[in-house]
Amino acid sequence: MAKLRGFSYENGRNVAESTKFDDFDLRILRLLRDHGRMSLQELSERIGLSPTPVARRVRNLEAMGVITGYAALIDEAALGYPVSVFVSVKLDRQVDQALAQFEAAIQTFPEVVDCWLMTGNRDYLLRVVTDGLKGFEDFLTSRLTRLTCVSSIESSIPIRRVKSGISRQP
Amino acid sequence: MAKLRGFSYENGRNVAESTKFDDFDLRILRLLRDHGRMSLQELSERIGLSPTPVARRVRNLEAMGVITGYAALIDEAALGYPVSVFVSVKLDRQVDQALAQFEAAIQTFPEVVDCWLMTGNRDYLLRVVTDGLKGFEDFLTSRLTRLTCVSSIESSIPIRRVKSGISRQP
DNA sequence: TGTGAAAACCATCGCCC
DNA sequence: GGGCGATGGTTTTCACA
Repeated sequence: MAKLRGFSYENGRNVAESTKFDDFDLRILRLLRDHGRMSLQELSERIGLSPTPVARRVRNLEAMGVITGYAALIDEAALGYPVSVFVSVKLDRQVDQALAQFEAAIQTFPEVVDCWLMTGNRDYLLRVVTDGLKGFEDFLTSRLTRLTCVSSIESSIPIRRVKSGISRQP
Repeated sequence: MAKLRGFSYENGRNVAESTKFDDFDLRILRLLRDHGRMSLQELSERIGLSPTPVARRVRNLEAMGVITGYAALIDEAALGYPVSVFVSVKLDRQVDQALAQFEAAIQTFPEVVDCWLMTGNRDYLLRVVTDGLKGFEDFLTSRLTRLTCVSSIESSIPIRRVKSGISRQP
């Protein structure tokens, strides 16, 4: 059984959840995942534990990096950004500096909400959020295509979000 | 200037943010977006307003549906789910019931964290989170391919998440 | 690890500007 | 709309089992 970064693997599966987290932890995570502002007292009532151990467990989960933060969920459409576009970006075949340059630029673009480096040849998948197709066009012309490392761009427009999760349910 | 659902449009842009939300609202949203558990008192200190109007504004933003909820951000890898896969699913050319059936099934699959209906022919984009490639294979064989409405599947494996946003910054 | 109580902190309300 | 103060609920931090 190989050990890696404190997690144990078995049959290619990460079994951290069975060794590291008990039922109370999982129930805390499930509740906080859906109700991030739930008080420790309400948590303790729902899982049948007194507030003190609940507070300890939450602090531990935060310290272990399982809970990385808390966020208010914001309706982008209600805010004035109703259009999401998925953009596939392929970079020029250059040195790895192109990746660093591209990624640094992405971090500064408020329109880019999510970005993944994909397997394949310097392929990125982006979710770009704007106030309309005109705004998206502006993003393409004034932001993305100005990056010299960008070789090709392909856009896919979604109709509707069917399921919107923050993370997999614990 | 056309009116639609309480928002005003100008030059194809939604200008709700300039008419509906002032600077205080935006600063509240920015803070809560990054620190979902921040107390109203701390919010009020940071934006230079007393706690009462801050509480009112937050309640209004919630009632208007701009803030749709709060969530703890959970590190999927630390929890035991280190593998994300993007899956493109094409449905059989059938009646619209196929879409409803597919979407209902998706909601029940814990592995599917995110799902979008794309423009094109019954195309869905999914992000599937599992404990490894074996777990992903299990998801394909025991979940996705068992849905009779699924016509074709294409998987893309990301290497790394470059930017992970919950929503566009207000 | 879990419990209970005390002190510090916070949210909320009525009222006034 | 914003600000002030009082009230009741929440969190934290103890000592202790």
